[in-house]
Amino acid sequence: MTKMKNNTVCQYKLIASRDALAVIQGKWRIPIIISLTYGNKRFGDIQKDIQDISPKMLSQELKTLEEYKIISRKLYDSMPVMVEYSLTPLGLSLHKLLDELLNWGVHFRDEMVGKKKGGKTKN
Amino acid sequence: MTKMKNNTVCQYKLIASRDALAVIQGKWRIPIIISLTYGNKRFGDIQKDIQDISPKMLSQELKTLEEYKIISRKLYDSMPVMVEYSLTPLGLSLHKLLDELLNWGVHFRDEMVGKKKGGKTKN
DNA sequence: CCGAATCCTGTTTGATACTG
DNA sequence: CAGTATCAAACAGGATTCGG
Repeated sequence: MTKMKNNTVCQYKLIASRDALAVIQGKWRIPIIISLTYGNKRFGDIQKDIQDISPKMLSQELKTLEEYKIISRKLYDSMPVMVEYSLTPLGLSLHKLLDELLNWGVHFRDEMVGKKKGGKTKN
Repeated sequence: MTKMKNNTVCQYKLIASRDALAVIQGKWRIPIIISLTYGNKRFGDIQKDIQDISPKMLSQELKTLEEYKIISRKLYDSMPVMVEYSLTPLGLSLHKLLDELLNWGVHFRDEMVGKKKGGKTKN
């Protein structure tokens, strides 16, 4: 990549970022993945972590993440039924990215508190 | 943080991730920031990098990113008018996060090409 | 307990044309 | 060149109800 022109590199990166964004985009996917980094969990457990998610969204996003091979779903045929979700190796490979995201989130908040003015509060 | 319980840490991380996501969420913000890492650019230059963005979305997202202090806007009062966008220090501080995002995007694509099956193509 | 199915709403995004 | 304005489409998200 060292010999490529800036514009070519930029295009390459734009594509890579889109691939990544397609997977983790949305309000709930990152939170769900974070919740699952603390061990395998059941539907209700995740709901407890992310209190403002509706069952519909949780169900829907779990399904999508499963299609992307980020998480896996294990059904125990007990009574009542029990389902356990966990991160796949691909899901685990997000860990460094998540770390940076969290670091930056904290950094951003510090900056905003320091300056206090302007910026979007967005709820 | 070493002494905190898993659940507390999880909640803490969920909040940090939301702070970060509020800023970089959306289809266009990351691409715009990536485009600007290759030097200060004008409106039309960014449009050339991101070919499928509409002027409306570009304008709107630039405005939002400016409010978040991620980028800054400089108006040169020439004829015709010229505007230059650049990353602020806060915007530059996203660089490690972006790197990880790109790395993961490439990794993800490799995985998907290897397996080939399932997964969402999404378009 | 763990969801699926349905219906409904508001926000996001987009296409296109237009302006200083 | 650097955007606005307008209108339409798409999608995310919520409320509620139902089933194994």
